[in-house]
Amino acid sequence: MLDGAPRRRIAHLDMDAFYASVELTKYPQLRGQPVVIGGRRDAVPRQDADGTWHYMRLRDYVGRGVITTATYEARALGARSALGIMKAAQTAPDAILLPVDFESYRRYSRLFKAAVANIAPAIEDRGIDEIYIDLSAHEDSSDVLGRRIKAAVRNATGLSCSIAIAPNKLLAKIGSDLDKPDGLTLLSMADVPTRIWPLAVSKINGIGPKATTRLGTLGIQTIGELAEAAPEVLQREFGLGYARWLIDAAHGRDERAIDTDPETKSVSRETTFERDLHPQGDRAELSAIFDTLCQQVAGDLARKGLIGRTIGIKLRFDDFRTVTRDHSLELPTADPVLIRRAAIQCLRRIDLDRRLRLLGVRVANLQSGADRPPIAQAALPF
DNA sequence: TCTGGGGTCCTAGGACCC
DNA sequence: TCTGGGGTCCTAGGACCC
Repeated sequence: MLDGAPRRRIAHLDMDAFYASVELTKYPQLRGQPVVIGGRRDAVPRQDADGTWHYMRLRDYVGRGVITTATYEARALGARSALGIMKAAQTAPDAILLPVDFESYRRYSRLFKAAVANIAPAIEDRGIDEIYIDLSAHEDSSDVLGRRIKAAVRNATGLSCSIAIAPNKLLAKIGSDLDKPDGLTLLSMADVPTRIWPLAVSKINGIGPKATTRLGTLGIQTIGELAEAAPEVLQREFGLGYARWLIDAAHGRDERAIDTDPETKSVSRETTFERDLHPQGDRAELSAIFDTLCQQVAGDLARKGLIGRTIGIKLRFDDFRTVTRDHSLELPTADPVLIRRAAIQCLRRIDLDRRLRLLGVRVANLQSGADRPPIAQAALPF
């Protein structure tokens, strides 16, 4: 190809305040109000005989739980994702609290993805509320395609989304956040200095809180400052590989392809207890939770047609220290009894000297259940 | 009464094999 | 007996993302 690689057009589509927006389709009377999604499952609104709705307010909530999503009205009051609900109640006591309803979100997720796939089938799933779309093979202008996709999503779900179309995933991801909600942003490499460089480094997908702090100590706050940083300084701080990636990202360079069919690497279940549990004093309760987690993971594997060889557990102590142990079996399994047996072996290798707040069970090293040789054959001694 | 649940990827050391 | 690398697998922890 004399012209080199064909120019790519990658879209990133992000549903606007997804969980909250789905909840508002269930409770349209709450439109325009500060609404927060999260917490335990028991905050379900109830309706009086005379038709009046009653909702839980943030100030009424007691116990553990964080905000998963909030409407833009609630965000304006300081209710942001991952914030503890009782903490958020200090600045937004009257905001309405709704419990998460994943079944509904999954249904809407399937609807919007199917609507996009009708127009552009090369989709990479990035979770329940966002996707990348490869538009390189399409003829229409990015503006026309973007509008068409947004209209299709609205038609199928009644919900709005924000889209950016750019030469690669990195820029598309940054771009979809530039004009939220209901945005359509078009970016080219020529836009990088004007539209990307003024942004904080944390806007780059892959630069989290730790890296942001470390860059800050080097005097680097914006993506533009990162682009101008001395490579030796970055390499000394972060190592060669990460430094190279940082520099490429700051210049908007990213060659990653759309992955339309990523394989599952691990399946896990975990739960944070309502109160911290004592390894001995609450033994029966812990044991029951442990069994349930093993059964849930086994059920998830069976549903996905997967079996796995490496069984792992995760514990979090009351001081938030987290430890993991894992153990690889001879043969992959999805059997809850075998998973539990291996998980118990892992558990025995941990000093249980504090109260626990979380327990988790994980299966990795996965393969398709159909690939497994018949038991009798696998058990042969030669 | 801080801090959910489901994931992916990377690093690093040790075992083990050639 | 000392001294090698290279490759792969296993395990533990941590950063990061939605």
